[in-house]
Amino acid sequence: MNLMVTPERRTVSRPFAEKRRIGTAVLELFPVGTVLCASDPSGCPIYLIHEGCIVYSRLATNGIAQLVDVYGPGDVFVHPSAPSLAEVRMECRYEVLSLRRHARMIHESLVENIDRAHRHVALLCGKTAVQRIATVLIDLALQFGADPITSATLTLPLTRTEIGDWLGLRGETVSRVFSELIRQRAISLDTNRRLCVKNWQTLSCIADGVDRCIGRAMAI
Amino acid sequence: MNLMVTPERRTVSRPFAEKRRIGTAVLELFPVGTVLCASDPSGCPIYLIHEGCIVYSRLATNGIAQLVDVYGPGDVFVHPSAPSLAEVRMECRYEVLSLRRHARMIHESLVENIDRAHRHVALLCGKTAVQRIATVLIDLALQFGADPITSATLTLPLTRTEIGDWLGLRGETVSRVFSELIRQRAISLDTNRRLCVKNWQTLSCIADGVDRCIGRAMAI
DNA sequence: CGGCTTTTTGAACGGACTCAAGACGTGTGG
DNA sequence: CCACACGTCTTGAGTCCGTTCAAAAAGCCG
Repeated sequence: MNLMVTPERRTVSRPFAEKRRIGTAVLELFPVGTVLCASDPSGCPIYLIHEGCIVYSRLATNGIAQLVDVYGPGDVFVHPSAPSLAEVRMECRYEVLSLRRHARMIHESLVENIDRAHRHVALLCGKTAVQRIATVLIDLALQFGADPITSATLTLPLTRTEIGDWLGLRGETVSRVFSELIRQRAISLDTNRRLCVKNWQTLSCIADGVDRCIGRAMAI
Repeated sequence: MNLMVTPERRTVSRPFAEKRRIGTAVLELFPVGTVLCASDPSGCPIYLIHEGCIVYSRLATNGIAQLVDVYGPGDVFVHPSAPSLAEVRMECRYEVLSLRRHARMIHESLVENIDRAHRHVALLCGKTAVQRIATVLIDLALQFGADPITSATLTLPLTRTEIGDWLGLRGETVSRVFSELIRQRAISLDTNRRLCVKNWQTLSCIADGVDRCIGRAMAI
């Protein structure tokens, strides 16, 4: 469920930060594998993510990492000063927001982030393993789907164990549920990391806990 | 696990809001039982709680309420526009913060609230029933303890079922764990709602998942 | 290919749930 | 003051979902 943090995982901090200018905003780039550490305690940096994926884990006092959120395009990620770990899983194009100039937008984003965390709490409190996984697969597909229209296929930014960690499950359970979802033709796996949503309605019904999905299953 | 919302529970909105002026800040008062509804969508009100207790529940699309957080003295509570329910459980003296004038403080509070939610996610993902309950009892005692120094005794603002809802457990389980904690002399119950922490160390060890607490148990 | 991690699948176990009955507390009316 | 009703709380017995442990298969990269 939880992963011990090996020493070398927490060393790097912004190895490369290639800058480029697009429009008026200054966009910077984090390559895959970058690990952001909580730096100076006073000013928590605020990133508006344009592209890519950041996986955020909290570090408990006992040194155990708990994966708590996955940020994608459009999300605002505030790296708190609390002991934590933010890993770039997909090449990440971002913009650093200034608290003064973007006050209103940052505020609204933070309120949204709180609600997002509360939705996740509700997920953990009220749903079974199958429902949890179906739910996050829908979310991930909408966030990271290759085709912006269908959102059908996506590259999972997490291993099975990490998905389990995020959802309060074990990797084995995630694997079992994936197999079950494939059996029900809700999804399919291209490779282990390439996932394709085959039937949104089925997946959605499973996510909502509807046992018997009304209406016929769509062919392919 | 979840409670259906009966129609009459969501009607009232700020029945009385007695104002009084203390220092420079305008303090208002919510009596016990007040139910705050998400009002106008644009401006989510921001409350700095000086005294009392607000229990915040999210409403899922299926009409099921999920208790997600308990706010107490010193907390900043932003009532989002998302469908939700905020109930005043202990007479609540509060201050409405202006986004302009308290920008910096509000920002820091929101970041803290996100971390608080993430800690709760970690709790749900990584702890057993006993650990979860021991953890929140410590938190509640520190937040709502009658004596600000010892924090030993407190009035629980939640029923067993609600604590269970908050922690992803059933009321029966909460009750069983309470009995077990009493058996271990970690806590005691004066009445069903009046709880007393008898041994902080024991409770803390249980919360952290330490099986065998080092050191002798303190007498009473 | 060889060594590594990740993933899959199975079988047995256990913690929390479910259902049910009874005890306790509290408020109400006689 | 007691009797009663009602909601909350406690406790028990059986069940089930997700875990644990283990082994093998599949990917991945030098």
